[in-house]
Amino acid sequence: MTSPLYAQVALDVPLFTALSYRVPDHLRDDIALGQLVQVPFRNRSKTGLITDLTSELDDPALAPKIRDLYDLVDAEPLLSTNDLKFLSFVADYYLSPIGEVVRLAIPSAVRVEGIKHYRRLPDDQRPASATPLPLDLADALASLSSEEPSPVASLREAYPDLTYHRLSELERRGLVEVTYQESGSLKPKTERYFKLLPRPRGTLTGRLGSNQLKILKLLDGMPSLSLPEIREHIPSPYSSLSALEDRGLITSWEEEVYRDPFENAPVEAPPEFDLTERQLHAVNAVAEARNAGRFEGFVLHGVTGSGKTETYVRIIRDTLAEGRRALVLLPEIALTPQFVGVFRSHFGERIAVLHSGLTPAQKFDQWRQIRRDEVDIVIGARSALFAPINNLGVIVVDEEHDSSFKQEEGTRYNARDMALVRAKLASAQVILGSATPILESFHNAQLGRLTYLPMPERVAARAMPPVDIVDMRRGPHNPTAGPSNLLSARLLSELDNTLHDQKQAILFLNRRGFSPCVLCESCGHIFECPNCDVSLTYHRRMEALRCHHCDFSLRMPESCPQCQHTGIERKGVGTEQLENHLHELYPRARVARLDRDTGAGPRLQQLLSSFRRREIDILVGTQMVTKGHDFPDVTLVGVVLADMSLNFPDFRAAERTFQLLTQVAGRAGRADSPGKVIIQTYTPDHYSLLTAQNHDFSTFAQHELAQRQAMGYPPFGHLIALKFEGTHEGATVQATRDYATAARRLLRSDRTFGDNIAMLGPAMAPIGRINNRSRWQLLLKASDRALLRRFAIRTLELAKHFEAGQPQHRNVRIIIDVDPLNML
DNA sequence: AGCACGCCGACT
DNA sequence: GTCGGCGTGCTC
Repeated sequence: MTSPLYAQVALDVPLFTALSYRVPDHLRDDIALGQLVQVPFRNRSKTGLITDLTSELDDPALAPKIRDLYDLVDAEPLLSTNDLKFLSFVADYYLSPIGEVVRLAIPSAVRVEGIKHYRRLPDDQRPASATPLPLDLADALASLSSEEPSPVASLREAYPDLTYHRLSELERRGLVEVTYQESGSLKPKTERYFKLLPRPRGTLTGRLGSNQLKILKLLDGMPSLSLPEIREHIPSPYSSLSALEDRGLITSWEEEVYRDPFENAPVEAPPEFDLTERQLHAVNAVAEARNAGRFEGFVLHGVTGSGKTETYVRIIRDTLAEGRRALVLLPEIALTPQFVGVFRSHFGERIAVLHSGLTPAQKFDQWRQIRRDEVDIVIGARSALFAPINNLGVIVVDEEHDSSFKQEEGTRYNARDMALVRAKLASAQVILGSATPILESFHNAQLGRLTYLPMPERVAARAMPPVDIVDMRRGPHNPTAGPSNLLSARLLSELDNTLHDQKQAILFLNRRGFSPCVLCESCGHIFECPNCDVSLTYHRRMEALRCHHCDFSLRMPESCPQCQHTGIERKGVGTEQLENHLHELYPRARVARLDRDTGAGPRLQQLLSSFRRREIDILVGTQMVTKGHDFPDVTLVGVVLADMSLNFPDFRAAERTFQLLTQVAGRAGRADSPGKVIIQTYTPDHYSLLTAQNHDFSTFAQHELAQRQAMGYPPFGHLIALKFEGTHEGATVQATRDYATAARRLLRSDRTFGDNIAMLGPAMAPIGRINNRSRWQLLLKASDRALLRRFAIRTLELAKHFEAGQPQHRNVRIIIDVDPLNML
């Protein structure tokens, strides 16, 4: 009699703990940490991840509840122990249920949900029972087929009085056989392959049909061909194929094929390049850490055009040469076929790609290739951080400042931060690349926690573009300035020159739509979203008013709903209006717009490549234009209104503005033509503008860091935002207040907390209501991360207590946002 | 998250 | 009298 073995299984349910299951004897030898298993859960089966194996239960009282786990999903573990540690770290760090984190590591296509089925065992297979079965259960049992398993739910329909728990009595007594029938999960795709069998030459051929001969010819000299490949030549080869197989001339088999997201993307020859001094220095610094087998984080601070991608390529090549694998994380928008193409040209087939544009089947197949070690490089958006990569040697986080690395729902992780954690556990290196490193990176580099690798020059000695700041406070500069004094004389004359020289221009305006605000000129009524506390934006193309925070949209009204007056005024300018205005100013120029309304996916790619092919002269757009790739013929970049991001109610406003301006300015003059940047602003003296003008990151960083230090904001202090959301304003406010009261009491009673933690709020969120949910928040701030975390946990426990007895807190959700990025 | 159990209003 | 509303609590 061996001692029992228990598995801790993390399931895709919002539970903070993993659940215990008994490991059946026949699985004992095969089971391992990090393995995917199928387990019974309520009246279904679920896929979970083994986080621990123990011979004892931590709570013996649970023993009667414990069920046997059902089966292994795969012989091989999904995750290494390091990666398991990584997942629990993420769950701990973000105060998030382990199941929710595990879900990030197991794509939905791999999770299998099974519905429980019963089949009545024939009399001779049933154990003799001591006690007679209750009548209703006996009835239910009799209704079951002994041939076909039936879903338990159908039993419950037929016998409504039998609860699930009572029905399981049939299992306990061994009267039924239990199976779980999977529903609608993705399956690997297989294809039939054919090849020639060796045979004596010249025999039998005379009696073959013409299709059969064609097939033999096709297969001749080929290792094998798939059915679709044969069908390209012979539309209907089925009977011929089976005839050939019957005669023993060919053979066939089923083989798994991957649904390839690169389909039709040509692989070009790798561009040859020699590394600059700076690039080589970076490559060598990383090599040193790799050779020593130690974790190290690097800040690759390279101005736009300094050749960061080539540096990544070289570092990854060296890493692969050591037999280790690479992960490249990119902002979602940067995952273009072009970027992936660069990697494909250098590294060939052994690359997997993970991003939101893939179909579930493609994701599933990419994921399978990764976990079977069939690829060496994974390129993906933030969720690729959790890809099951074995023997990970390096993680590249490109454009590390990009806010899309932060997930804003569920487990609110930041892939940039967690890349450092995963790499540390794997003794791998991390490259944080950006032209505008975040201040956390820069500060940590100064402290020596990260290694700073500056690349301040563009390759081929190209100059950084000169930046002009135009003070818009001085009124209209010329009569064609357009609506709201939109374009200055300076910017217009540069546009003229650019068009005259047959070069391209990018105009950046961080606001989409035609007009962000619409009001009645008679009574002043402002059109607001009925579901959110924001004004509606007028979109001319759709002749509609739309909310940018929910999906509300309204046909543009003829008259004011309040006073019936027909004069409706549109205030402010968005990209749509700017595009319009440019069409009027330059009727012969080709003007296009790039923002979220332009569309995503293929349409976006189309627009970008048509701009690259110079089929567009002026590209108007929001943030999205700051992230594209090289556009060699762009010589002018205009920032139409630099103040927009500056006026955000957020301590990171200056940093964001600096990043935005630097990034968009970097679009100018990337090839041989020199570029020029014009920034229009109403705050021309702001340090984030002046430093961006001089491409002077370090002055900006020093200035900004001093301010952060004075306020105790990151990177000097750490934040946890507690966001309260509820359908009733009153209940939401009350919940926030009561929480704050409890937290204050704890701060007063425990000096360790009180002396080191600051609480800001309660305050209404900058957008007080979205989708009819009121939003309030509290901000916890401390320089000691661990202390802050402990405090948050303690107060959340308090919150649970007061919530239990307080009906006024109903329907209020508390969202914990560790290291919040977005305060809206 | 689901999903079952439980305790109060409009119907055969 | 019951069907069903969703409020509450549990999942090994």
